[in-house]
Amino acid sequence: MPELPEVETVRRLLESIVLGRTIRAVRLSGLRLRERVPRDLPRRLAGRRPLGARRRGKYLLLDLDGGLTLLSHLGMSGRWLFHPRAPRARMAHVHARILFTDGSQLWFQDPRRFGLLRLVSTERLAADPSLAVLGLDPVAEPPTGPTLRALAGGTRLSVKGFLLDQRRIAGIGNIYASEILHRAGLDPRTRAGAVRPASWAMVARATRVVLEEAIERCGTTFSSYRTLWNEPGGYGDQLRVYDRSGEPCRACGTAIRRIVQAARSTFYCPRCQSARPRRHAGAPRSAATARRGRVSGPRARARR
DNA sequence: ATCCTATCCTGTAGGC
DNA sequence: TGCCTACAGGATAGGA
Repeated sequence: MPELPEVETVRRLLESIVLGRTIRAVRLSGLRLRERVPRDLPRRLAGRRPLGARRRGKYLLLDLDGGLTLLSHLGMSGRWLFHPRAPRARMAHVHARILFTDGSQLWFQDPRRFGLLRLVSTERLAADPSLAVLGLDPVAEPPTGPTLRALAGGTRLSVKGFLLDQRRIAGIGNIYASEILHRAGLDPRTRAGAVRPASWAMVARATRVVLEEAIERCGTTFSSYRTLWNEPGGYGDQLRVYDRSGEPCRACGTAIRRIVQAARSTFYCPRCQSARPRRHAGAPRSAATARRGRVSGPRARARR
């Protein structure tokens, strides 16, 4: 679930929380995540002080003194949750609890267990197999049209598939891919290798704007994402197409359509994102079309 | 080489 | 109400 803006939000909060604290102990659930959580994690983390938190694509890097980095990925449903004091109530699906010497705790919770916790030598971080394959980070290096065009090369991949390919651009997921393409006025089914330079410039601009605005609003809470403080993100009511199947396009009023690409939902406006984009005045945005601050899952999904 | 499908998991919405 | 099915923000091994 969490894409770059959500992970970046977590990174900032994580860094502000961990600096100045010392790890006293770590407790593990013993359950397997995307891969097995190293059993010696408690022994290797005890006594260490976090030095900072970095992000690479959707991966979080918590640097610790002594040359170790705790690599984590939130998968679809992972969360880092901070508790200033030890909570009394039990919480399901907590796989790791980092206990600090001041009594506060940092929990990794992940119901679907697609997340990842891995301990890596900070020195050899670049060689980590998960990080080594990642492409350009669109926040660290905001892309330009020519950059994207070069990354696409002559691929037959759809432009939606291109945006989702972490080896080319790292951090964009299913929500923001649809949002970016709507902003760029580009049909998600267009072959990336055939996108014109002028359209690449639009995609590059849309990528920068959408990610920047989403980070500003602490990400999108679709169903389960929460910040470190267990608060939902605020970008949900800015979404133009994602999960809005059948609802009017905020720009032209045409019903938003849902299609399936590579077994994943894509949402787009058939008018604003047609092969030959038309100019339109833009329908006024009524209160009825303004998105409610919904935080539940998708409903009324269009079948086939 | 490139691209697509199935798979790992649990929670939940929606149909009946 | 409850049971059942389909789908959910991701990554990736393996097959075509």
